[in-house]
Amino acid sequence: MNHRAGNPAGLRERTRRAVQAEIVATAMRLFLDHGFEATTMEQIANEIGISRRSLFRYFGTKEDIVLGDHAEHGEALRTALEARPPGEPPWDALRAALKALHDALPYSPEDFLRINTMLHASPSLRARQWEKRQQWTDLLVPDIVRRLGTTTDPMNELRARALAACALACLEAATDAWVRSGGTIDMERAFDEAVAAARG
Amino acid sequence: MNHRAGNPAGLRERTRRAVQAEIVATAMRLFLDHGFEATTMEQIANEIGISRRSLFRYFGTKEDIVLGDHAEHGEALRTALEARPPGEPPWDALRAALKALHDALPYSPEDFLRINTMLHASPSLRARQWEKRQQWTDLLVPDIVRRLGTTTDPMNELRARALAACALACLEAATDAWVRSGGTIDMERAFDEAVAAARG
DNA sequence: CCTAATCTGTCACCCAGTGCCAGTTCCGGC
DNA sequence: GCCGGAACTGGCACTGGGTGACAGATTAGG
Repeated sequence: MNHRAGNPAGLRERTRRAVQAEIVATAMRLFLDHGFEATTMEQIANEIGISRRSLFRYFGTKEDIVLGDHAEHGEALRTALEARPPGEPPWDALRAALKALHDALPYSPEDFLRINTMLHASPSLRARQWEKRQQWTDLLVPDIVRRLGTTTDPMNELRARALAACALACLEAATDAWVRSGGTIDMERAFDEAVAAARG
Repeated sequence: MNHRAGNPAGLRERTRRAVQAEIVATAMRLFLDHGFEATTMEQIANEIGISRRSLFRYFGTKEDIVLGDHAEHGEALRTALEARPPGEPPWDALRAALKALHDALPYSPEDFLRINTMLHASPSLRARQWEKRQQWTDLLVPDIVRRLGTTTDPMNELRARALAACALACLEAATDAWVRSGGTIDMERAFDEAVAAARG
């Protein structure tokens, strides 16, 4: 057991979290200063004072340093969606869940803008982000199917997937416009405009 | 000038096309047999009898061997969309353009299924495909903006982007369902179902 | 305090992708 | 037919992300 109070976990876990946080902070600084692709894993490792190999043990890929939270965000989104009233139409529930996720993000507006600007600039990073968001749809599909009606139509999964994919596409279109405007427009409004346009 | 008849171009161009076709054929065979990631560029080069370096001169990336046509398809899609009557609503025009593109594909249904099954199995390949399809939206946006109304609302680009992205998302959802069914369901119908679900 | 699990750095790999150089092949003009 | 420039080829060395294996240090827990 722990001898000192206030330590929620062992030394191992604590140092691991600390190193992890330092990696993210240092890497982000380098990414924002010199660009994502121009920054090598070796530079990051040297800057912190650990070996390249150890860096890869903390983050399996370079993209994970930026997108590491994305899997957790998917879980949070699923939870938020499932917390919505069962009778609520899919689009309304998705909108509310996405808003809840966005409000729960730990980033300041400035940091969020910087990160998304970087994402906007690096194609490989965007591709990976989309890859991770694809997994979000898998998480959301069951709940959306439930909202789609009681009939066990085999087409319902296709419908749910399309719905989730379109919601995410609208989110990205809105984020994109927000980044392009330098963070001046209202993202919530942009999302609603995107959805309205898509639904005709 | 050419001395022999029936040669639309010089020897250089002809051999280049021939080698290119052989690379695609050989690589596809290896990809389908052993998987995309498990097949190395060196194996492909050796199988054909050219150097690894030359292989990279024909296809800048491994993914391009599979997705090389994607840029041209984007152009074809843009042309098909612009060929639609100016007054036609965006969704109808997009649907017709996508159908025209799909009908114009040079693949047999079996080959098309195989390629998409491979795409379905390889995350990195899918990510790259999405990256290329993102460029499709850029191509389609001007025409969609035109269909959106005469008002020069600055939000119109956002709306057009969202519309294009949702159409592509529905296309992917439909393709996905089609692959999962082993090519048994009707893709056109699947696409319509996806769009109907997304539009509520 | 002692052992087993876990972390660390080092080294040696693999593979995709690129720049450079030298030799070869094709093309257009004379 | 020949000749010079342009394009293609293979070989080599190199960068950079990512992985497996090994030995030494550190921690957790009895």
